[in-house]
Amino acid sequence: MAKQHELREKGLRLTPQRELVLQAVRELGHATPEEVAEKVRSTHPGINLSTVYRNLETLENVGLVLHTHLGHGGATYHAAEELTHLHLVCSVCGSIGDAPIDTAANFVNTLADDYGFKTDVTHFAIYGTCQKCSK
Amino acid sequence: MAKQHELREKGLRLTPQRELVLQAVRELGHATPEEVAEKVRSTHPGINLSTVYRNLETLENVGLVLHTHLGHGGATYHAAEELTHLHLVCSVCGSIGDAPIDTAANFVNTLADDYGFKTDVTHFAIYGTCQKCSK
DNA sequence: ATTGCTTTTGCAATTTGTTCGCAGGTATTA
DNA sequence: TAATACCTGCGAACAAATTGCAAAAGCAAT
Repeated sequence: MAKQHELREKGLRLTPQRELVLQAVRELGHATPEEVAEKVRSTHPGINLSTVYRNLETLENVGLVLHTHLGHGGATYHAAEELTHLHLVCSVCGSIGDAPIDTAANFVNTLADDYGFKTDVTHFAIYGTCQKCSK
Repeated sequence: MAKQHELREKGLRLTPQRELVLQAVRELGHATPEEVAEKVRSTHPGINLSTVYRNLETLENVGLVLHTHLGHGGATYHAAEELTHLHLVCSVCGSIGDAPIDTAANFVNTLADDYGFKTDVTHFAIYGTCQKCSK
């Protein structure tokens, strides 16, 4: 059996737009739909914003990308395999820092043990003030 | 010296709309701007949605109310004195549970010690699956 | 009370972010 | 290569939040 493309393995059609959206998400790290569209358009100007939205949704449904809320407004998208860190969003300068997911391990365990709540710790931002801004 | 109204103490003018917005936030616990407007309109139909938005912003600037992000879309507002708990938002049923703020104390300390990041733990929701939905 | 200055409000229009309907185009399977 | 889903582009529709402006109202000093 021939090697399947990752999109086809998930039961999706292999369209240029879809591959470009996935590639853009992977290259950008964190990105809003708007940013993804802009990235894709830098090489393929014709792509429509709705197509980006639809593909992000589709790719999320099959588990290749995920979204996170970093505060106001829109979600930001990540490649699923890269979402291995917390987001430390600074309320002053808006910077987005990273911390290993293990930093929250005890917190997550406590919520599970005490409240039966299974925390998806990557889905929300950690809000606060970064080192630079708290001086 | 006569007792000042709490709004005047903050240097704000005392308008009926402003008092009503603050009162609504206090009575509702968590509320979106839309919900605040609805509450206020139940007794004072004329109030405009922009007025609610502007007053929420003003009241937040002087520290009487705060907002929290519970996921998609809009912020939800709280009276400043009531924001003493974490919000456990269930991704399945949408319910909003509470947990004492101390639950996150170790987590917050770790972020401060290791990253110099001062976490505002009430500003973001804790996303996951509640006990009921994870069965 | 009245005056005058400043803030606040209501309203309508605008901006921004996201979704939808539909007609034409394209990937896939047989 | 023909049939048939599925996908895309496009514009319209939507929703949420913001803004400009003129009228109204709060406040301090007369």
